[in-house]
Amino acid sequence: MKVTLKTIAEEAGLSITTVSRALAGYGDVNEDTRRRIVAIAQRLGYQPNLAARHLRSKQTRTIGMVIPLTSYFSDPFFMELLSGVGRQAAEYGYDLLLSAQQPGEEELSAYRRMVASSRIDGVVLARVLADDPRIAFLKEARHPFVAFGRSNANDYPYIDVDGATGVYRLVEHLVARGHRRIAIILSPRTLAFTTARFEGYQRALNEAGIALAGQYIVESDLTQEGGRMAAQRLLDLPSPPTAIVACNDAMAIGTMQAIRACGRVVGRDVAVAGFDDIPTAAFTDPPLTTVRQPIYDIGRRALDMLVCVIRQEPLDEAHVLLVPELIVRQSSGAPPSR
Amino acid sequence: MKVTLKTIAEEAGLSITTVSRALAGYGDVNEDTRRRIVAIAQRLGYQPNLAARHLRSKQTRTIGMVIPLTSYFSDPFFMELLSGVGRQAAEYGYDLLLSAQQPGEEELSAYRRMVASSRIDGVVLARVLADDPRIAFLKEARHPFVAFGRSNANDYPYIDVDGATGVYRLVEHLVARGHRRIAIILSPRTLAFTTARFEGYQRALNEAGIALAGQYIVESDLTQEGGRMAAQRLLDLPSPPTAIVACNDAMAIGTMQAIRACGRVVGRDVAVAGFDDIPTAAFTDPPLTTVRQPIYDIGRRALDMLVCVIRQEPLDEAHVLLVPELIVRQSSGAPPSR
DNA sequence: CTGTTAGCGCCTTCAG
DNA sequence: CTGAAGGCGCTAACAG
Repeated sequence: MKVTLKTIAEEAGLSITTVSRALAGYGDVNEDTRRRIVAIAQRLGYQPNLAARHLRSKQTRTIGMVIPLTSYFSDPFFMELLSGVGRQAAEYGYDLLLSAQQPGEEELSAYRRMVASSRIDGVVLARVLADDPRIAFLKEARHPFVAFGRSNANDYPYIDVDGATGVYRLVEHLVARGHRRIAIILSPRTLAFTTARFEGYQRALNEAGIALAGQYIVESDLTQEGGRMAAQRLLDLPSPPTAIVACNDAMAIGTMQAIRACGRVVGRDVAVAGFDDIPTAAFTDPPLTTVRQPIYDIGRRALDMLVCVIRQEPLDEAHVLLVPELIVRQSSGAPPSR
Repeated sequence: MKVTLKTIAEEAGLSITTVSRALAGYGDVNEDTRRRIVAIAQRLGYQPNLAARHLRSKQTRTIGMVIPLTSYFSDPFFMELLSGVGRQAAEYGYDLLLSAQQPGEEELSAYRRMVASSRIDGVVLARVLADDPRIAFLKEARHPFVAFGRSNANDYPYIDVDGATGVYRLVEHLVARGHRRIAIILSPRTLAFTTARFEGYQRALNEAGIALAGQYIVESDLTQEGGRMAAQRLLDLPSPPTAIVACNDAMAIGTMQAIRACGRVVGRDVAVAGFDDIPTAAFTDPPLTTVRQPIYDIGRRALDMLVCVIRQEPLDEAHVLLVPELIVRQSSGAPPSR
């Protein structure tokens, strides 16, 4: 049988209320009765029924995250973010409720369900779209949330990495090594950060006096395989690039595959750079030059912020912008062949 | 304001009961009223309050997992398992409740809380100990669970990988390449799978007519750094091993670091092999020979089993044992130097 | 210091 | 076919 307050109350010959208050540590309970109640609770292994508590208190001490099903598995990015959020949530005594969903309509309705059904106190969301219905919904519902990423309408608490500066430094680095034909594999335009990263690319080329060439600008889907195919197209050009910047590490790894597949050597014949610095990046062959996003820490800080929002405490900074770090490894190693 | 059954009932001029039944799809509601109620619910964006529902129905459609905090971040193993479980949970309409906890007492009490507080319908647990208090607790509480791994008392539903055979094949492979001085870096003895993997090691050496040497058997903590230190000790021996088998990939990667650090070449001077085949394993330099555990699929299947247990349906197989696959890459590449 | 009362939102008898 | 009543387990006034 389940042990409830009632069980304890009967055992102690007291009312449910008193037991509740004693266990909650209220001051207005006789110290002796309190001790007695606690002892019984302990002995019976009492655990409060959280469903009941949530129903009453409208609080769940649970944070929700929706994971898009497609990128779920193959996406170290999400996993790392999740780790950071989960780690910090534990710190505050919060649990994490995960719902894996197909992106799109289902995903949005997962948010709707989570929020309206009082299962969570707040939401962390990632991979912000330029025009994001999830954010629109959460704002409208006035439900606490923090996003990893800015969108067009960014009047909400977020933490983001300055992707423009990140890619700028990356391209600058490649230019310094003598590259002039520098291609970029963009992420989908719908994602908010794509614009920023592209901007960094443009600015760096501009300052180096290199004209933007449409043929060197391609778009893919953030997967390794997508990166491989995009790179293939670039390498098949009559005048192929000597350096390829991918908007994330997974696509950069795919790019390396493509380069090897056509018999060229990464870092010697074609330089490659990524973005994220996922764990694997340090172990690729050759190790990948990239821009480090401290995803794990971002997860932790996002949760810090979210807890403030939930408690309706003022945030010291509602908009955090981190400057990413350039990590130079061997994939951008040698100057271009010519 | 929150939309509840009451809101809809007032709007429709009906009782809460009828609304509830209409929305639940009971047959005993006039088709017209039903339609009208559904329309109102839709218009108002009604979402049932799950806390209330759980309180009533004693069901949560939620699966719980406790993640040990230490190995959380650095552990691709858990992340992959999580992905598989989450993926399949979505299939059944279940959500995932994660609680990150310090291993030990706190971890156990997290299980206690989850179970007794009616927050979840079932539990998936991993990294089974030889003598596992969590399993003892779940069995005693008669709470649905499925484990990834067998323990000493294995009268519970589990799915496991035949680690003995896995390591056996690994060592057999090394022997075939001419190695005789083969060391093993074990995982902690408290973990159930350590015994099995060690057994595979013993059997393979035995069949090859190689005597077991205590100096070649060391133990570490499944982390990369731990692997590095353990390998260091092995390499400092007067007669160091020509091949090192680590009980997981993380330690194998640490081993490669140690080998490089003392100026030797992995795969040429010293062969290295791991266990798991984490995503990074294919990208290490050189790529890591290992034993593939289909962790993602295991997560999915564990969830399939768990759903059966929850529904009190009979399991076709309460004990699943998968035979892992040997993945030969370059880290075990060349025959020993001598 | 303790007990009574009320209700969170939902579902399920049991009567009409 | 519909409604009234009761209760899941907990907490928060409000009295004594």
